[in-house]
This record gives sequence, structure tokens and C-alpha cells, in this order.
Amino acid sequence: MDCNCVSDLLLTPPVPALWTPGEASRMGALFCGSRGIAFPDWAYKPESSPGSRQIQLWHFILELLQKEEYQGVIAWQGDYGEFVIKDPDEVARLWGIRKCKPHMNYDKLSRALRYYYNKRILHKTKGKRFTYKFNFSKVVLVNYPLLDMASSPFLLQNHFNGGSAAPDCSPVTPEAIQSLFPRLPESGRGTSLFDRGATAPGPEGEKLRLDTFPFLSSGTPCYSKPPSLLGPYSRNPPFDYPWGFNPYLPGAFSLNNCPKLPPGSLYPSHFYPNPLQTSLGQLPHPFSSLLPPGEVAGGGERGVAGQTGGTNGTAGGQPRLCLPPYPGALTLGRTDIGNGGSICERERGDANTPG
DNA sequence: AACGGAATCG
DNA sequence: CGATTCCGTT
Repeated sequence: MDCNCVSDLLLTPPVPALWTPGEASRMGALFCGSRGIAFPDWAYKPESSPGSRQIQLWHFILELLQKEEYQGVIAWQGDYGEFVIKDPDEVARLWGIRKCKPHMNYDKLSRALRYYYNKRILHKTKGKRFTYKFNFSKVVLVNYPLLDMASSPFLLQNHFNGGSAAPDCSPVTPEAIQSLFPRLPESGRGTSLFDRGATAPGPEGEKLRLDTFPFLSSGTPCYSKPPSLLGPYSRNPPFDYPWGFNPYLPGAFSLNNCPKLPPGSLYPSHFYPNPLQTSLGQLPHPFSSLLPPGEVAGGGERGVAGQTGGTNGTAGGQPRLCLPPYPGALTLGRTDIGNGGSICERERGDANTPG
């Protein structure tokens, strides 16, 4: 096998993506549309799933973003989901290493990133060099289908299935969204989540403030909107979000300093430290078996106090995985994003391989 | 730098 | 399908 990184071997088992109506209801999920479940088509693809051993670029980017040591190379900056490639050559190099493409460079990398525009996974922040933005409504769905389906009132009542074949799905309501994000400004400092009919009242009567919710900005068929390209407030202190929590902020979920529960945040407390893990553990049948041994249910708030040893386990035996809100991060603990000793098959027409 | 077409690959 | 490669254009 080429380019075996530790990370590729530690991936979580893929979560079943298709449910029968019976299964769906047992999971507390809404059986939506003819296909059965509320994810975009590409989310079904094994290559896109967290369990896939073939890492995808957007996943790799998240991986880099999640690690502190790469903050000089690539980092979250600006609006929610927005990141800046500070060292394009280095990011390209790392990507090249991972994919065993010695000739990778930013020019090619950026071409690959552009591929995601159509998929609505990424879009370009115009006017800012090397700055892109994730559409988290896509990313989160791919990585936390269970969380989304079984636990989120917002996603329970709604769907991302393209809108065409789901007459039984209700549209995204402001209330549903607000209920998911308790710390979002209600209408306090003049900022409400919604412009009530003020600007351009759509058929729904109110318009989501996409600048506040950039990760809902595209790919949400119930709210068909083009990606919002310019966020009105470019914030100077990075990570200063209305709800005061960046899920990807190292320290919130970082592997290196385990669990610090954000005061109130994206997910209900019983989802910490790892929403997927916990939700899996609570589930009866096949799903709980997806967890590694010893990680099943019970504590609920495990990881908060339940440290095995040391600060994080880097010292002791098993490194304690504190997971950022996507299971792919399981791969992160001590892996080698840019490891020197990658086992790339000699690539055709390869360049740098010595010997 | 950023974009998109086109051919190609695994 | 998800890139990679090459390239011409803005």
C-alpha cells in the first residue's frame, strides 16, 4: 500500500449512511425523502466518509488546521470557517507528501481546492489572498451523521438531500437554528440572526443572516442561497465568534490539552468530549460496537475528569483522544502529517526520491 | 493570484 | 469521483 500513514490506519469505522425507515425511527431520525436519509449525495460515498482510508483534501486541510504546530502554515482566521494558507508552498508540500505527489505545488493544490467550489464544500474569500472558507453545513454532516440526525433538533426537522425528493421535510426555521446555538445573540446588541423582512423578504418571510451563519450559507437546499462571499465584519481578534466558541480552536478540543468544555456551545453538554463517540455509545445496536473497546457509553462526560494519566496521555500509555468535532481527527493524535518517513511507493517519474 | 476548460488517472 | 496535470485567460 502506498503512503501508509498511521492516521490512515486509525480511522474510525464508517457509520452506516443509509437507514431503512424502521432503523431511522429507532434512531430518532427523520426518514426523509425517498432515499431515506438527509445527507447530500456525496456524503454517501465511502471516499468521503471519515472511515475512508483515502484522505481527501478538505479533510487534510481540517487536519492541518486542527494542529497547533501548523498554525504558522495554515490557520483559522476571519469569519467562521474561514482559513488562511500562510505558507502555500508548505501546505502544498505536506499535501504532496501525504498523497505521494512529489511535484505538488500551490498552483496545483489551488486547482484541487477549486474543485470544491462546485461541491460547495469550500469557497474563496474574494480579495483575500490564500483565504478560503469552509461550508460547515457540508463538512459537519459528513462527519457527524449520527449527531446531526439523532441529536439535533435543527437537522432532525430538516434535511440536506437536495430538496427535490423530500416533500416530507420541513424548511429550516429560525427557531430550530436558534435552539441549536444557545449562545447566539438573540437580538441583543442590534444583531439578530434574522433580518425580519427588512431587506428582501423571501418566500419564507425572513432571511437568515448568512454572515452570522456562514456555515449555513450554501448547500442548504431548504435555504437555497449562493455562498455569501463577503462577511461584513472582518474580525480582528481571530476566533471571536458570536457564540464564543470555535470548535476547531486548539484548546477546545485539542488532542494536546484535552478537555476544556466551552462554557456553552455548539452541542449540548452530553456530547462532550466527543459528540460522535457519546452518541454512538448511547445507541443500542450496531452503532455502539463501532466504538473502540472501553469507549462505550457509561460516563457520558468522560474525558472531563476521567483522565487516565498525565496531562493528556502523551506521557502515559494510551494517548487519550480528545476529539475535535469530526472523527477524522481520530487520526490526529500523533500522526505524521508531514512525516519525513512516509512510505510512498516510488512514483512514476518521481523526483525527490533518493536512492 | 485566481479562475476554469480539458485531458487524464486510479 | 476526486483529484492531478497542463494551460490559456483575467
